[in-house]
Amino acid sequence: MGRAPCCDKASVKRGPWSPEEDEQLRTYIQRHGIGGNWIALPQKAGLNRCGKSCRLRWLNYLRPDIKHGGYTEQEDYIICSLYSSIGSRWSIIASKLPGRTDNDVKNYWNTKLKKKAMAAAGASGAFAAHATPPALSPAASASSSSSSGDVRFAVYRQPQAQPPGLRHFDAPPCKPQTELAPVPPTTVALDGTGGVWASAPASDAVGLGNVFFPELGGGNQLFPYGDFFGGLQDRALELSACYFPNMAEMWGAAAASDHAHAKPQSLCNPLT
DNA sequence: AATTTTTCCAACCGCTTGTAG
DNA sequence: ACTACAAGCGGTTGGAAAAAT
Repeated sequence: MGRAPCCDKASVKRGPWSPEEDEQLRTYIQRHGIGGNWIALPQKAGLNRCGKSCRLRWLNYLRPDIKHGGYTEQEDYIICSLYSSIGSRWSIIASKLPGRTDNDVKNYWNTKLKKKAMAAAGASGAFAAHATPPALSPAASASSSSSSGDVRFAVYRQPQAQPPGLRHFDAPPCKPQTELAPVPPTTVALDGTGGVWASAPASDAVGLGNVFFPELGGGNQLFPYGDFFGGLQDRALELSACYFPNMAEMWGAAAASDHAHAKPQSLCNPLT
């Protein structure tokens, strides 16, 4: 027996939302808030929709602070970097990008950014190194195509043994994340050969390091792309453990496991 | 201009996680 | 400790729009 559905699918409306429904939901939430119960909300708001559907519509589309499209190179880089570190944990990645939702980031990655990254890899091999830090994870990739014709594939990273010296990491309280500044006129070095990720003067640029790894340099220091997976790799792992506290334990568990190549639960994106 | 193919993204599905009783 | 329920999350899908033929 499966679990009971959250609502009677036969009696609620499904599919695309009409402008009237959007307005109804927006107005209700602005007046009364969510009220801590999405299941009860549609009835209160006079909507013939599943609560889950209302929640999704609000979170992914109607919220006032949502940004749609127009991804900057800076955001591209953040998505690529985090994807390479933590895989398809879209909610975490989206949480580092103000105004972006997990669904939006996921769609953007699957439809555009992945191709862009792979194209860069084709030209220089850079993304392969980027997506799969060499000393961390030998990579294999697979591809498939959907019924609608999209090429949909995932990179699967096999974890290696936990790096020496990283037995356990008690994460210090994470510092508040720096709000992304307006996009500087930057170019991104995707050649993976030690270039910096932003070419604008340091005084104008917001380095990735400032957003995610302020400990590396602080101030306006630009993020050293090459060093990320080179000399600073161990440090990056520790920092990952700070920003993603379960990571060190997950790697540790994988290393300790009899299944040396087992996928740490909830870490890597699945192939399916 | 008509048809086919590809791209994009909103929405759905179902599993996992958190929590109240 | 256990159960039930709601929310959160990530993978997948359907179909509209755009591009190619």
